[in-house]
Amino acid sequence: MKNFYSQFDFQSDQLFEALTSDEKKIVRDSMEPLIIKKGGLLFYEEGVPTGIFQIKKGKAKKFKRGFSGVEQIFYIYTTGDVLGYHALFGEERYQDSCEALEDLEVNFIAKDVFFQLLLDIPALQRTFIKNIGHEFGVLANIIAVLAQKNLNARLAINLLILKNRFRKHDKESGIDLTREDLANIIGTSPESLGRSLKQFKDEGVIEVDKRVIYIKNTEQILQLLNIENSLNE
Amino acid sequence: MKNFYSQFDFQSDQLFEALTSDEKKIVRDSMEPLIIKKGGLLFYEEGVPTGIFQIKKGKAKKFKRGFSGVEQIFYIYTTGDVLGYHALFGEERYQDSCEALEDLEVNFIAKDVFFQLLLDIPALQRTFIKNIGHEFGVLANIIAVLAQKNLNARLAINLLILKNRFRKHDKESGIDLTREDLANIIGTSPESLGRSLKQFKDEGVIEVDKRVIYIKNTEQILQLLNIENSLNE
DNA sequence: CCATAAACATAACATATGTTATGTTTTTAT
DNA sequence: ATAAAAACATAACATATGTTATGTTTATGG
Repeated sequence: MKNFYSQFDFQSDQLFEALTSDEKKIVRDSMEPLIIKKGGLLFYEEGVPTGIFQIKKGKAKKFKRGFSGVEQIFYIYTTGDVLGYHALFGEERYQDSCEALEDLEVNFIAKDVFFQLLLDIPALQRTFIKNIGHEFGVLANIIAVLAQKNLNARLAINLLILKNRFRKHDKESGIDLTREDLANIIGTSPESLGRSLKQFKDEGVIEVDKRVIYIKNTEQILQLLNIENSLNE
Repeated sequence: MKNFYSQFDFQSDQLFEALTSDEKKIVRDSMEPLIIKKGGLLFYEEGVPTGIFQIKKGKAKKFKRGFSGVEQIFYIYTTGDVLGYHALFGEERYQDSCEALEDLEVNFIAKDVFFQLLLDIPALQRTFIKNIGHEFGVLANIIAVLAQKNLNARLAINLLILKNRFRKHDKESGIDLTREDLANIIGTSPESLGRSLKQFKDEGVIEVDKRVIYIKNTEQILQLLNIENSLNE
């Protein structure tokens, strides 16, 4: 059984990690810092790809509008994550949009510079393509959760995933998302989400301060999900 | 607005279509025919990749088991479709399983032969990687449908998609899947699926013979979905 | 800091979906 | 061709989720 979290994490913060320190320097020198305001777009569906991004600080949501136009969030990126490379490899337009959830510091690598990087560091292309394959599996797992789990279970799973993802950066991290965004991740309305959150609060599984959600009792969530002990990280 | 069907179709039957007739011959000569019995696996999750397949005749389901072990079908392949290449590009294990839904005639291209093909026909690698990008978008669309649509809408959407996909091959084609498989695609129980099918039957939207579902009134389904006229193919 | 807008919490009610149960039809293997 | 197994149809009931509505809290821009 694979690690629980890795089934739901793109792990795109590892893309440059296997490089030698010389190669890492080449990558760093290819980057230009950018600031993107809360609500700003890193890229958008149907737009022409310009390059790739690495988040230095902040969070961003990746989403797509279904054919009826409603926003479906399928990933939250955070510090260290690299994004925007699918469209470059495919030489096509972006398939989805990415929006800053707070003021964002990012490093940008322009398209041409990125392709030069792939030539300079041969291992890199395979690393990226391999990760796209991994991300494919992550989406399949997300599909399974949405299709098979009820609301409380979807919420529980996503709280675990998000806590784990945010934890690396902010120490005593809670989950700080609008109720609407969280509802658009787990596939429900903000009102139904609120009801589930209240149940979790009443059971002592979570605490909420302002809108920030803190998981108090991971064990209890696992029981809710009937996950034995596959959470070892 | 993109074509409705292309949002949900991998279009992996087009991968060799752009080639010259000489190149197509090279591809054909690389293939070896195989018969796979109903219920047999083309490949399975965690298995080591051996090559790629093109379906000559028959249908196959691609699925993944969520962490609680339940089968989630996220694609039905049919005649002409090429599959099994993700894992080869990523040099990793298969992320999902693929099972024959009926006795299957396939053409197999062994791993080494496939890599030689990529060298002999330089355009091919980009075509495949581009398609992986497209498939990524398809999964995102499937996620949006599962997260946002109620059962009747999910059923309606998937009936349209499946009818369109099967139509190309068998002329007066219906949708011939077990109720369990269909339920595992749209994310419900066979019983609830049965109730929705009965509603559709009572409204005259579909007809059912044995287990085969025939769509009688596409217009009516579109109204159900509030899709204007984005179905132009 | 204040006024306004946005986001949030909660409840009551309506509806959709899950679940359990039973009998029938179809497929499969011998 | 037949018996056994699998798949299917359907209904009744339980539960989960969607929806509408109202008041409160929090964030935002001047």
